[in-house]
Amino acid sequence: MQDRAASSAPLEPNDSQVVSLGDKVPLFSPLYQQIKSLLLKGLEKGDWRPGEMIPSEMELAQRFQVSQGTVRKAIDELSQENLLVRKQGKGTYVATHSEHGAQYRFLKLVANPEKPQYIGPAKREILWCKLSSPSPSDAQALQLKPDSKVWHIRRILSFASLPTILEDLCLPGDAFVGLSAQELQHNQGPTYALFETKYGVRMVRAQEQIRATMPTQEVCQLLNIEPNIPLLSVERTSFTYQDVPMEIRRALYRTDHHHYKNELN
Amino acid sequence: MQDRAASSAPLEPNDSQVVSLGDKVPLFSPLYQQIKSLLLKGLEKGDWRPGEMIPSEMELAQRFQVSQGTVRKAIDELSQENLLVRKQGKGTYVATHSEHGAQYRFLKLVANPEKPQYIGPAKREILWCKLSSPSPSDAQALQLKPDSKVWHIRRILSFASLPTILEDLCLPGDAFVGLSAQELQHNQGPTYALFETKYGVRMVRAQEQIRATMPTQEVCQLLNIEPNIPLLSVERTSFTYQDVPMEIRRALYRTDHHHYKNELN
DNA sequence: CAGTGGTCTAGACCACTGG
DNA sequence: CAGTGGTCTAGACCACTGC
Repeated sequence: MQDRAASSAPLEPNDSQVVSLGDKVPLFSPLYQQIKSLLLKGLEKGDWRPGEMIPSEMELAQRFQVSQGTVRKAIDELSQENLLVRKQGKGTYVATHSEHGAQYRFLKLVANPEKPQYIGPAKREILWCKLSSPSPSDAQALQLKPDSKVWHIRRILSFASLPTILEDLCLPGDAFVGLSAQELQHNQGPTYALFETKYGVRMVRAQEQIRATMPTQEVCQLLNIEPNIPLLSVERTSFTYQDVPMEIRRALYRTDHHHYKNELN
Repeated sequence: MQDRAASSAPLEPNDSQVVSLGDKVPLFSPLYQQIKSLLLKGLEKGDWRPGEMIPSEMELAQRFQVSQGTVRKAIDELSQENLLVRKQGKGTYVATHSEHGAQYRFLKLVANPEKPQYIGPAKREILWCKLSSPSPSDAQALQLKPDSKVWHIRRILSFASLPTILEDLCLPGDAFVGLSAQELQHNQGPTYALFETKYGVRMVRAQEQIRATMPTQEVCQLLNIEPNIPLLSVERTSFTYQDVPMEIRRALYRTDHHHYKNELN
């Protein structure tokens, strides 16, 4: 909090010897950014768990000795980044993949307009779930230490009984001890919600690389398709707080009855 | 501005008979939203053209008889929607597809990491540019009146001498009178920038539907590819102000040397 | 009703830009 | 230097939620 918290004389005209007394703080960022960092740290530490309410703006303002507006701006940014959710008259809550009305936040595949069928809770079939050594590229992408193990999970998602997505997840073993096919199978709602509640891992943002590919023979069998229909290859890297990568997900999407929908701003 | 502008007694405690005196205004939206609408109207009317500076926050505050903070919040939202761009110490400018450092805002195709080659100013080859009747679906998507004509433009974009994108644009003829292949060919920078400067059409947001497809014979010839490599089909609808659709763009992307990159939040 | 987020103000000062 | 956007405050009131 820099000079602010230190020199508890809030309104003197020239108390701004900002330079000399900052020791460890990033040496000059706006107050609301510092508040934001503090809140972020709290979220990361788990001071408030997903779905819970954080303290009111007023309380935070008092706690940090700043005005409501400053806290507000910090919260504004965090809620814009989908880390917090404001609910007027109620409070500000830690965002979660659970709510969203079973909305799959990172899944951009939707049914074609011709046949409107909502994509809702898909049927999931776990093909395998095993702990083994990562490929070099996965190890690098997940920033793993040497000899770390990862979970390899393969599953098929069906919409309206049509096998539509084949995906391979790769998760750092350290962060998901005790994962199992049963758990994944029986979990209702988004898999990312399970990660939150059971393993305390919150995916905050993700990045996808999309290409068109042809299915291998194996893929044809798994998705029950002809070898001549092209698929969308979607490689996703998901990140937790601090931009730490926590999942690699390589998926193949059928796009004859669905499409990947993207909004550009 | 509702009761505000009307009852020029800003600080009386209970001057809030909001109901009875509003006549045409949306009957109760926050002040900053109203300001935002006014600014939007100005942008739409062309009070300030793309790249130009809009009046300072202070001036707008005076003009609308509100405080700086209120104008600020309106501008905040507009700049977050990429309609305005703030430049500290200079002013607030109308966003444009021209600047962005030749950034192609709506083009998400980037080179694969293996071979880092920036995608910059692509080579463009216009195959045709003709005015004709729209397909029913295009006519509907563009909300055209019956018997309207549209421009059909086909072109190939090459990156590093590799024909990579084949795209068909469909533009309402009324809004682009005098368009020609030469103009498109010779235009440097983003095509959307040309639309702004020459035709006063600002694309504000867009929506894409992505699928995997196989090339037709014709496409193989045009892109100089084998018939067995799958392509990304990207159908884009672009919108101007007021969510009016102004372009349909159906493109096929090669994804063997590039990929579609998407950020999820 | 009390408590929460949401809006708005008036005024101060800071940081950056350019002449 | 003057002018711009950026930060911050203290305090007011509104709108919504739930008891």
